[in-house]
Amino acid sequence: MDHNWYRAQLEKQEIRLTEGREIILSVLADHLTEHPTVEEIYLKAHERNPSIGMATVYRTMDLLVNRGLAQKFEFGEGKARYELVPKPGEPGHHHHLVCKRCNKIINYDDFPEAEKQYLNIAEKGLSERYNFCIEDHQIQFYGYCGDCAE
Amino acid sequence: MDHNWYRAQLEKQEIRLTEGREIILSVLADHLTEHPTVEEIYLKAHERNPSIGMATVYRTMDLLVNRGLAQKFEFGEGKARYELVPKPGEPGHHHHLVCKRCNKIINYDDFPEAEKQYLNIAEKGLSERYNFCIEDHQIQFYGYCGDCAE
DNA sequence: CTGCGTGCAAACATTTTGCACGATG
DNA sequence: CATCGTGCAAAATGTTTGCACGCAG
Repeated sequence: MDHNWYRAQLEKQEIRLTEGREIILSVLADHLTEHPTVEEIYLKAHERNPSIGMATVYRTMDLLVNRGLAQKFEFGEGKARYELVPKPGEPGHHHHLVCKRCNKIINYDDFPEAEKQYLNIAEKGLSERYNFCIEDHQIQFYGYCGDCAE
Repeated sequence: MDHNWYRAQLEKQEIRLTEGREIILSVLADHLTEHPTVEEIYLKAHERNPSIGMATVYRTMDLLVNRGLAQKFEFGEGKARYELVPKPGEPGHHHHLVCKRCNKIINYDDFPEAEKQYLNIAEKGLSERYNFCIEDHQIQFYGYCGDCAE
């Protein structure tokens, strides 16, 4: 997938567009729904340009998260996973099902209406009640996948 | 709060009730809604009995999570937080609001009906569709608290 | 008395950081 | 050309593990 929208966002925010950032963005865009770890991103990026180091991946992912272009997930494996946020108007929003045994992660976007209904109520209510400016959310279900069921 | 119900669950599962485990359980019970980190649990436990080591806290928390007595959370701070699961029939179920700047964590349990409605639909649908045995879930909203709002 | 749990310290894994150099706008 | 970004290696942080000892059942 092409990552021009994300590049444009960075330019708009006056962030330098270096080769490392471009490559990392395109790696993420090519694996939009695979919530890769830093190491996985690093390996792919390093393949495309071996001069890219691990620290750049960490720094770039922080940047993308802070600028609202990516989301950080920690599913309890002891390492973070990342995903680009969907471009506005594009589908792609989803949540996660996590197997406690094999750590398989399944994306789902079923029940969008029921979900939207709850999230709208909650976001509105919470921001008023707790004086909180909500930017995003995560929903995870934990359990055992078919292969691991007890 | 007293932690007899949790002790009873461990006994029922034939887990040895050692002093360390008792102390850790009671620390958790006394801080039921404060999602302490391992270090915080360790400090309180160590206060009550200085012979308790860090490793015991890690091992005990793993045990409690695996036996379904505690839940593990990772809110993106790079360290895990834990909470005892509410005793059946008791209130206490809640979700979290996380400030991206100061890491303040607010518990909420507003909108229980809307939430229950969505969760029921989702759990049923997901377990059928993905052949997944769901044990628990987490919902988090991320943003900026009143003090940190941009 | 037997096996499980524990403390301790070492090992491990992930993430962060300081610094000198290089690239971007 | 001034600033910001980068690679590298070292450090910091959080978590896991091996081992010998000791307690629970």
